[in-house]
Amino acid sequence: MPELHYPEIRALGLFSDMADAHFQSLMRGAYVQNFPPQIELIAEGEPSDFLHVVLSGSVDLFSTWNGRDTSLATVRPISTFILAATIRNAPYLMSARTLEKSRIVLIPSQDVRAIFDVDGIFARAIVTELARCYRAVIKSQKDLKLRTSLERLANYLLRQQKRAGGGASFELDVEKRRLASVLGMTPENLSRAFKGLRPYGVAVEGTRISIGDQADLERFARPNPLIDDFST
Amino acid sequence: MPELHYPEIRALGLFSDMADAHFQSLMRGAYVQNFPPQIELIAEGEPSDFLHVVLSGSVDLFSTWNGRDTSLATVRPISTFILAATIRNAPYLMSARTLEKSRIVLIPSQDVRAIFDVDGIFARAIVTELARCYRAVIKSQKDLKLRTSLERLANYLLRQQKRAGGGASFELDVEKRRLASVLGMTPENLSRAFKGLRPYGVAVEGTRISIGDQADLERFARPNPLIDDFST
DNA sequence: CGGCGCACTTGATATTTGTCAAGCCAGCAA
DNA sequence: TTGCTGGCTTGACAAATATCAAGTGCGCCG
Repeated sequence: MPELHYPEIRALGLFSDMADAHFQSLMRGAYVQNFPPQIELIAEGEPSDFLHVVLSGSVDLFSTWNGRDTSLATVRPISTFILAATIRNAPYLMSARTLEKSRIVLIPSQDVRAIFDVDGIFARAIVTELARCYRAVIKSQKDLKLRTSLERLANYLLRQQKRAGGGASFELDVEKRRLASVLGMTPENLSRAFKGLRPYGVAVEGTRISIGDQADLERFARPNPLIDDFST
Repeated sequence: MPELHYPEIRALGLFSDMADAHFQSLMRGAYVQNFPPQIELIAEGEPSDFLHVVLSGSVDLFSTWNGRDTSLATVRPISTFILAATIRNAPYLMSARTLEKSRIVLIPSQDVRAIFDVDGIFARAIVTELARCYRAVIKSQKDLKLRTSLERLANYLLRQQKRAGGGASFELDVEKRRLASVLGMTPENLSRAFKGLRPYGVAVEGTRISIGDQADLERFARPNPLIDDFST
């Protein structure tokens, strides 16, 4: 892999503190690849041969069963995915596909496990990352089980607004049909849910969302850090 | 804490390989407590002061939002809960209450973090445990998003049957209303779902379930290791 | 410029799920 | 025994959600 990318990978919390020799050794076996949009990177059920790091672009994690499918998460730069499968040397639970042109680092899983076994600092960094991911899924589980689809959408918009800088107007950065899947509903229902939020001051124009009355929307959505704050 | 309990705790994967001095040091600060049924052990949002280990009995992990509540998991001996919150030194995401008379070990979170920082073997054991938990939640997420309530119940019964030894007839070991909550439905709907499985040979008598035609039920449920096998 | 193609929207309808109220039944205490 | 309690079930109804079938609007390409 070109050393050019070392610094940005090294900057990830997962790799930032480990011994340099170990980092170099991981990188030696890794390689970078550019993928066009809509390429399936991994399929659920396959053995976890590589830990993936998204350098640019974005990746959809999804799953399929009995003819249905659902989006579980979106991975954005710079972060890793399928860490848990790599560590447990177990099959992938989710499939992954690029949403746009993406540059992705592939690190052989056996290298990751080997370094994990000898580098306590790396092991601890993995713990921190896994704990973060675990808590994120629990939050998402609570979102799904405790809220109606309208409430999920309202809270999603508030989160996205925050991510986009907090202004009254912002862009959705996912396709609506994917958003519907992430929120656990059909595209048709997402359309209706947007209309359902109109009484709370939400206006939609294509991918642009405007929140007319912040307080009103929040009164309806009741955002909660134990569900919506993905930083803890 | 009475040394009496040391061996059973030590036998947990989480603690089995760590340095003895570190284990002793963890145990010195820990204590065992007996709780009656229906006692709330922790409340979501509280700081994570203790890592909990269930020695006997069982514990319900649940969450509340806006007047609704849902069961997320049941913890059975011998295992730990809220490991992720302890590691991240973050607030609990779930509340916990005893379902029956239970004996529980409380290990101060700061001790766990301190040992975690100096014992690489312990850190690696935590990684393995967290990765397992993480994958379990992902599976549960897929179950919720990809299956109808009838399919969820059918697959739950097949899993429970396996846990109970695999016989055609077995006991439910949770209250039906809790089961309903775990499966993401109302108790009324669970009743109807049981009736809905009658055509596939499922008979219910109180807490006893009989599966008349294994193949028939499996043909309907379509169990999948990437959702239903909690061992990987 | 015209006409696809594709995502999204809309309306009508069916299905699923939740809610409310009542009844059933086993377990238990007086 | 009697009467109560609490969990479970049932039925009638309401609400939420999915499905199916058009329709709309926009970008893209010939």
